[in-house]
Amino acid sequence: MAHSHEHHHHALRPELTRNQALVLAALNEADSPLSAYDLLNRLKAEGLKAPLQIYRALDKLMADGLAHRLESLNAFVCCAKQGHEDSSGTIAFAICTDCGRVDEFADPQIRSRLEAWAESHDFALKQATLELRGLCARCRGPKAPPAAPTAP
Amino acid sequence: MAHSHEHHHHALRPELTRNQALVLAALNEADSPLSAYDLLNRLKAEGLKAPLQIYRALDKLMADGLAHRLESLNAFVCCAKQGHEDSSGTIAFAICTDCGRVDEFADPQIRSRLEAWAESHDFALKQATLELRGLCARCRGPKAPPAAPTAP
DNA sequence: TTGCCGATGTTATGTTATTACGATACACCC
DNA sequence: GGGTGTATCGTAATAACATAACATCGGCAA
Repeated sequence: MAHSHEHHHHALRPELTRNQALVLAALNEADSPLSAYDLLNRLKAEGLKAPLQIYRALDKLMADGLAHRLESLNAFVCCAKQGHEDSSGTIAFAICTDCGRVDEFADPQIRSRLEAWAESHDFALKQATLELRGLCARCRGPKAPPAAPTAP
Repeated sequence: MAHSHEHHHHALRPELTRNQALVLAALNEADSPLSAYDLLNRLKAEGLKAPLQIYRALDKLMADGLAHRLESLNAFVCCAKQGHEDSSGTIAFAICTDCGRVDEFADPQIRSRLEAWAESHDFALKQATLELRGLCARCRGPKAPPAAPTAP
């Protein structure tokens, strides 16, 4: 490290290790989900060599709520609400099948419907995966993109 | 083929081929999801040898709504409502992390909330993956199984 | 110092999914 | 019959995703 004014105040931030910080930075820079091997390729230059290094870092980031796994893609994104800390709820992802971008959101009503189903079926709900596929506003065509009509 | 009275009436049933029928039967017999390679192992005896034979059959079964893929498990189940044909809606799966059994359901309200989100974000929703993890009624312990109170 | 513990690095292996290519079977038309 | 198109099938090879096993390093408390 060239200089030493590392962030060592407010221990709320879980103090990432180098590998974890590298992986998080790579996810932040990407504008669509990256697979573990995508990450590995991007971080070869930083000295990472083996899949496990990536998976271990991802495990930690996910445990801390800083990244999410998209099951339907076998890929990972950084959390949209980094630091918001209310990652307690059920999160949903809208994945554009054209450009690959992902929009993260939480809908309390959906959450409560899921809980209601669980309750009524005596199912002890621990976790939910909600992933939508479709075309995002930018890719769905010349519908009415806020400020760029295609042609008169 | 030993005999020739093949089923060739009512084309509503998509007329499964041998491989497809074998895979579907294996899924029906299992009481939890099977991976493609699980299926392959179970069907070795029937002469199936390569992953592709399984994946091709699964693709057809899924296209016909006779099977589903569980993304969070990389595994497959047969559709609970075979023949019901109204597989148009969004389906959710509750997966027991203990026994592996899966309960399939559709909740119109969840569906409409998802559609509402999509509408308001100009997202052209094509498909949704909803998978819940938790403990099923049988596995969550001696809570209050329908007809066996624990003790007064 | 010693012992423990968590993070790391490395190799090997396991699991899931696809690509590529050729053969076979059947319907349709000439 | 001979040709063409389409769908399925069989096989081998390989790509993509993920984990196991084990040795090592560095901090830190007893």
